[in-house]
Amino acid sequence: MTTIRDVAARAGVSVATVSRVLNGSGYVGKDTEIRVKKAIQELNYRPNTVARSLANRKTGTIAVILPDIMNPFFSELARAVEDTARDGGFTVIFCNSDDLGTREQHYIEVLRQKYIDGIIFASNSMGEDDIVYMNENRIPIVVLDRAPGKSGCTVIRSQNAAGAVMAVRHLMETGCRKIAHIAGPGELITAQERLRGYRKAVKGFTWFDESLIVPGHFSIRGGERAVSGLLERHPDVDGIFAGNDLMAIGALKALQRMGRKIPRDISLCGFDGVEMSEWTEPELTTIAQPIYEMGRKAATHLIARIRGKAVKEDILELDVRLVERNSTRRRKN
Amino acid sequence: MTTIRDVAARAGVSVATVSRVLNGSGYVGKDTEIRVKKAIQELNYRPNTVARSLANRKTGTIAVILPDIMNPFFSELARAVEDTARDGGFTVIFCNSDDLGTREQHYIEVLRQKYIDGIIFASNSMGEDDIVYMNENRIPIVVLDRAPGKSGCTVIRSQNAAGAVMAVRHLMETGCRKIAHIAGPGELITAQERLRGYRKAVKGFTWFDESLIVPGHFSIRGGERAVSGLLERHPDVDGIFAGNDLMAIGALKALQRMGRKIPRDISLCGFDGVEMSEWTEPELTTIAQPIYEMGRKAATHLIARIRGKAVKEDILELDVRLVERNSTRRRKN
DNA sequence: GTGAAAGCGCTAACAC
DNA sequence: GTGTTAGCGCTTTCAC
Repeated sequence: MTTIRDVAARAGVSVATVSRVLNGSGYVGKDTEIRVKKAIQELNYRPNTVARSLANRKTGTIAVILPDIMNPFFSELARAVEDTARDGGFTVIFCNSDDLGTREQHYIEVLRQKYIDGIIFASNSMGEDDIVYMNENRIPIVVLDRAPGKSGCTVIRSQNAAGAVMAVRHLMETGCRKIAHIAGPGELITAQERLRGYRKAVKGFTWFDESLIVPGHFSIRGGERAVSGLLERHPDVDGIFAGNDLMAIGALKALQRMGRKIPRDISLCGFDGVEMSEWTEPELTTIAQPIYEMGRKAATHLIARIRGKAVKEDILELDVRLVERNSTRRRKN
Repeated sequence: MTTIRDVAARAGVSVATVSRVLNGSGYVGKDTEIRVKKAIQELNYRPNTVARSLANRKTGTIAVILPDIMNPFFSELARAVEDTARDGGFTVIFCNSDDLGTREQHYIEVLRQKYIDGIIFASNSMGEDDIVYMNENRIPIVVLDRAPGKSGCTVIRSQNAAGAVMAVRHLMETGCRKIAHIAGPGELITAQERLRGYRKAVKGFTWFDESLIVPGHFSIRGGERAVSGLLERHPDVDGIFAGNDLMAIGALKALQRMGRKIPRDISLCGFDGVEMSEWTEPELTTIAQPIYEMGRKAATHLIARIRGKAVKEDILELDVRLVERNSTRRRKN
């Protein structure tokens, strides 16, 4: 293991000088710089990041806490975060919380001890007090999908309610007369907002009934389960807006097994726009969030904060868009 | 930020003693231990992991280098690794290589500088020399899906060739008379082995022809593309063995769009057993690898090596199994 | 049993 | 411009 001292010796200078050329800080004579670089080259010297971190309290590492990397939404998000982090010279640690509070606490503690430079919270049960804790410890954070909070941190969200309205409107415009909603878990703000959008869009229609809202789990199984009960109560449902794509895919499967043709008998619209929504047959109409973009923005903002750039502690609300595919009927022109 | 010195002061002992109780190393009087613990408690002291790492050259961090976290095979693998690492008190960094050699080199260098404790290589273009390099730097590694190598490191693999044979046999047993293979990229050992298995299984059958082997890309698109050319050349194909599940799903989509009924007209068998293979309609028959298990084993072995346990530098070859679902016809009993 | 002190490898005042 | 040196916070000999 060659150290900065070895390089200094070989170049006939002090460690301070080597450190200077390494970091491009302070003044270094042109010729000495060359000597040092040569020595570095010859010794194939690589600075020890840990020592560096200890000295200047920066680890060049950020973390992303998410419910489950196997969920395609989060793997796309993670991918975006890593790509962006890499470009910025950062490395990323990932943590699967399964939305377990205890696990999140565990990670927060471990990451703090590791002098992590910043954290992206995409895990939903992350509480207000956690944010306060991070602030106290001066660890920059970016939070996804949270209510416009008071606490000082960037929040990245998308237009869940507006998207839900778009979904329902689209279903109506393509001929649906009775539209159900498979809702995500009530604790999650995204689920709440999408439900709110659904309610807003169906308000006033005589066919609407509370029992058209069925609870799901933001998972394939959740969508599958929701469907059977729904069709028993409302055999005449001809449109379903699922709270996310996984549930929509589950619903699609279940409906197909029950012999319903999609979209002939029932139209189906998801939410999220995960890549997988193109892989079903028929491909899924969905309200797409700019997932990769969200991850990129989250990482960019976090890094800006880490670098001490004055970032207004703001809410970034990204647009969603309707992606018309074949699980809903074509608009009549 | 409270340090070990603060704790020492408060407990009226030296930092060495505090360190001892922290690590449970050396002798510490029962009563002093209690005093120290009390001080730790009261100050809510948490040791600084970076300083610790510098002192003892262990970071408690491992890395996993994989092609793309968005690929469901790798996200399941990553999940397994993280779960296992967490249990062992480790934290995990993930790196998307896109199978780019330059990117892999970059990561290897960065990770080395970070004093990472060990690396799991699931990125396929990782070369023999990289392994040698890691050995030289005494960084324990575990490699996935590589040929039984000479170099000293654990290799985790599954029975690709045998699995391919199972796939083809299954297709034949369920009535297929002409079976094609959509192969993965030739550089990848897994693709090579599965192709070898296919060849072995179809050898001697008069219907076999080299043009029944079509190249794909281990991606959905790869499967989609492969199908059209194949059916032009061989309209009478009635069975397809795809080199992985993604390609099988792509093939399924393409076939369904072309109006072919699966499995009535054509049977389809994939490889990998990613969770997603249950999400299609019909659900995919596939040769399942124990993906989670592979990740778990990889992490377990790596950690054992890190801890200096004498691990025989061995090859772990895991079993695959046929998962019969509805993209192939039922066996006639 | 416990403490003093020398590192681990690097950065950043401060002095020259 | 360059060198000296005191940390960063912890571990670990080696004395006592």
